[in-house]
Amino acid sequence: MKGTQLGELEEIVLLVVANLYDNAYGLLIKLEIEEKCNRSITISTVHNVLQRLADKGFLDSRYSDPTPERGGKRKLLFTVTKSGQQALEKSRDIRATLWSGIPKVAFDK
Amino acid sequence: MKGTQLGELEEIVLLVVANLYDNAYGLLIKLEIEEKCNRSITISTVHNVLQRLADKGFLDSRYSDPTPERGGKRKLLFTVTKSGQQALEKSRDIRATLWSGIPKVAFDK
DNA sequence: TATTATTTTTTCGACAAAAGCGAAATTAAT
DNA sequence: ATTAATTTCGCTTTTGTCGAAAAAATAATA
Repeated sequence: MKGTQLGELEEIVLLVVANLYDNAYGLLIKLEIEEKCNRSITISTVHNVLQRLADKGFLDSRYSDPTPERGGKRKLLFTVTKSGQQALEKSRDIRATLWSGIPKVAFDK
Repeated sequence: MKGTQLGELEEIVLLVVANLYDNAYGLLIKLEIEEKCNRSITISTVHNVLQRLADKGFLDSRYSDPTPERGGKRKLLFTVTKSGQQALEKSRDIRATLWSGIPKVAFDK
């Protein structure tokens, strides 16, 4: 990919961040992916992708205020940028076009 | 990916093969991708992906009979396997679920 | 009718980018 | 200090990408 294209996992993470809206951070994103996609993934993989998406300008991030819970670093919260939203819509549209062009005979059952 | 997951480009190629139905071979697939996805790609990239999809069991292939045209090797024609069809449907369904879970506030305009 | 060109298509070899993981580092509350 | 929740680092495997070489089929020609 030439650095601007959305990878398969990148797209899923972006979509999940949008789902989580104002509470999208590492662990929650990981759990959401495992539940909705029925697939296991480690927290470091999630962070790795999050970082890449931010570098590409598809995500913004900010630190949350410290929570009243036991311990831990402040959460890094992510939100989808306008550009991220557009990238998402673009791949959705391309796939819709491709699906609609498949002749009935191609897929049996 | 653990060898069973569909990469971003792999998914597109698979979808295009389904579109082309009984005439899916290298060059045509390349042209179709460039047209439908508005993105340039080389023929060797296409062949590489085709090969990998066949290895994963998502595509079957067979040689066409020689055509009455100028020259050239026989075309290697591809078709989507049942397993390929299922992989395609699975990613489509997951994305549909994710899209439907995005709160309106998340995406402005 | 052999032999050589030309054309269309696939295969090879190499490298960059994305996916993925385990472990280390940070930081905030007990 | 200790403990718990998170993120950051370094590294390996899988995907994505390309240019160039190899094949194989027809056309030209001697």
